[in-house]
Amino acid sequence: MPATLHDVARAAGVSIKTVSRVVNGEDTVADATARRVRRSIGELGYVPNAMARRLVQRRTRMLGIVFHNRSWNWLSDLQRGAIERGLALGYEVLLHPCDVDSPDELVRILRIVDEGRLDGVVLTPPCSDWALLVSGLETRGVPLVRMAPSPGRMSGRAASGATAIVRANDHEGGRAAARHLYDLGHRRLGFVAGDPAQYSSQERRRGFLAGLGRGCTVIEHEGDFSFESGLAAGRALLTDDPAPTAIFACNDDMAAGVLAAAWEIGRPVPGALSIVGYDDVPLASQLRPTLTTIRQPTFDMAGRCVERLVARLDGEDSAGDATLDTRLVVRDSTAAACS
Amino acid sequence: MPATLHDVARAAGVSIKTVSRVVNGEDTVADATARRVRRSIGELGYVPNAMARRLVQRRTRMLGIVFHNRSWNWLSDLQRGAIERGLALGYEVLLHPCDVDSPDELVRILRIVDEGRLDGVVLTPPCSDWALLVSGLETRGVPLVRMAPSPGRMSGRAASGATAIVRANDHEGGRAAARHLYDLGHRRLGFVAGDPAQYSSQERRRGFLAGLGRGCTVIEHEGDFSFESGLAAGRALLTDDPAPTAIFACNDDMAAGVLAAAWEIGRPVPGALSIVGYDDVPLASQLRPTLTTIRQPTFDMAGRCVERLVARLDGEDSAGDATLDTRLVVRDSTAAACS
DNA sequence: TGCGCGGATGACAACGTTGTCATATGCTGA
DNA sequence: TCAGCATATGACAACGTTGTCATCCGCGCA
Repeated sequence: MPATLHDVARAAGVSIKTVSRVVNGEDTVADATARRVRRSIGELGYVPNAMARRLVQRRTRMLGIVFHNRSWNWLSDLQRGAIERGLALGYEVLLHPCDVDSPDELVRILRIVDEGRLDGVVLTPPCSDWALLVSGLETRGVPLVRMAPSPGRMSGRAASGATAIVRANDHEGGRAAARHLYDLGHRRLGFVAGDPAQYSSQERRRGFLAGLGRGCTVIEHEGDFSFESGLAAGRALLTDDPAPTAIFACNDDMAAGVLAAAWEIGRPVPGALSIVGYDDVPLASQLRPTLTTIRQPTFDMAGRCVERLVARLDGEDSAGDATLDTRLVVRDSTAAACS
Repeated sequence: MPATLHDVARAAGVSIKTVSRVVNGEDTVADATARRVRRSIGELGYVPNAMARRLVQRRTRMLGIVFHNRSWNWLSDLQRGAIERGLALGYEVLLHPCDVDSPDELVRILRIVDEGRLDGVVLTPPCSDWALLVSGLETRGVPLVRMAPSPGRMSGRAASGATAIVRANDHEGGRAAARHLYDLGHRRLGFVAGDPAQYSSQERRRGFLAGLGRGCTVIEHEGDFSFESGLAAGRALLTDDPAPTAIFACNDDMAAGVLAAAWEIGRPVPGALSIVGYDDVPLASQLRPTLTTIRQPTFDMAGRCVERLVARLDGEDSAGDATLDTRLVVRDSTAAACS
């Protein structure tokens, strides 16, 4: 059996409270006593029991991060960012996959919270827009950070201080993609949409359309952020006649799908087709040609979510929006249009 | 404040113990009483406090999974498998990234265990071969499952029942890759090794070499499972003269690197170069040409690890090895050698 | 009538911490 | 010499469960 405060106290000839003080670095303990206690701690190999601490402190030092996504590449960046930042701040990050379509899922997540297993929750898109979940959590007063949610009635509550929001500048990202392609001389453009349930998709689209200059034709195609949807969209767009000379896909996975579609019909990229993706996941620089894309600081965003959650837990107020910048990264999949 | 057993007990006019019994489904409670208690539970919205339970039961219902990997694609399958299986079995799975090179890391992980935060641990390669970590955990008596570790002196301890092992048949996988290429007529072959610290790498290599028939030349190149190392290996192998007509890389990330290298010098795949990868991560079917690869049931293996860990926690004995099968998946990156 | 027995229930102590308050000790200054 | 105060320490009750044991009740049976 592991040693407890009592064991150390007995060995050092003091009360458990004094040991507790030493362990927690309180400075009201006499030097000589503290030394004695520390020696006993060392000899017994005492380590405080986390569960007992959590029970009495009502803090679990655990954060939940809820996700549901078809782009595993993006998710992997996201997870790393959250886990590493959490670790650095002394928190454990619990990944909770969440099937938005399952009716039990809501109950399951809320139960975890009700059982007091989590100090706070990060909601990633599309879960950040799941009204029932958001309101359920807000009702319970759980500290919450939502990643890239829709604006609208829910942000009203956010203003009440219950929820913080972290997002990237999707509009600007879409715009940058459009500018880049327009500047290269492309006028007939394909657009592959992301999951329509996610606000980011809409913003990227709006930004893209707004960023184009005069004289452009845009052929839009649906998508859901998965590689497969990108592949399907690519196949459809490229058999159009005349086909677009450039395609912007709302994430890199779908851009990879478009690239695959181009490969299948032997259309050279970027010779006859330029492709722009979004996110700059590792995949983007591993494909050939390497993918021009809009870099979204996914890793940092996830870290920021965790950071803000922890700040709130520590009592520092940090409500409101934080918006991170996106950046165009030009690689080999885009070139001047040869008309 | 959330309701506690006391609140429910008061409302139902019984003792807390009786409520506890109802909550835990013990059958020694009279029907009428149980009904009354359940009604109160419903009215008060009582949910048992997880931390209090964990403290008294000395079970946290949390599992740790320790990883350190350069192949994020593979890791993503692994994580999903572990998390989903854990969830299904009523356990939370905590992902713990682990920098094998950092001296503090050992202390950090052992401390988490010493604090009683985890019921058991899954070690994935290369951490499953980290002797200090393994022995540290075994000393503490933590239920342990190691994924694809080296055999050797440590498996002696495993036989003692402290550790279970889950692996895939890497030798057979390497052999299958070799057979496939040999049967297609390839005689000059490139081999890109995985992280030399991982036993799987060695087994795949041995299997590969063993699977080749007579008259083959093999040019070996180092690698570490990362895309970048595969790219470097591909560039090196393809500038050899004469260059190999086929290359087997020890995972899909590196195979993607080789594919990229071939693309860079305009060597058609599979026309002038066949490529075989390993793992069958999603990426393999997203590249163009799609990647012939050895399918390793990563998702299932992770699930199996969690399953065995839980079995042990539940008192069912489940020591010893479990080996899952691999399978050749033929796609578009391999073709007959044209000599 | 009284005894034993099984089913239903409750009192109380654990689990290993931290928070609150009381107390002992020693020192300062009138 | 002693009040007054700061410093160091400890006793004890929380936190919200579960485990152990005792108790109570009604019933069948001698």
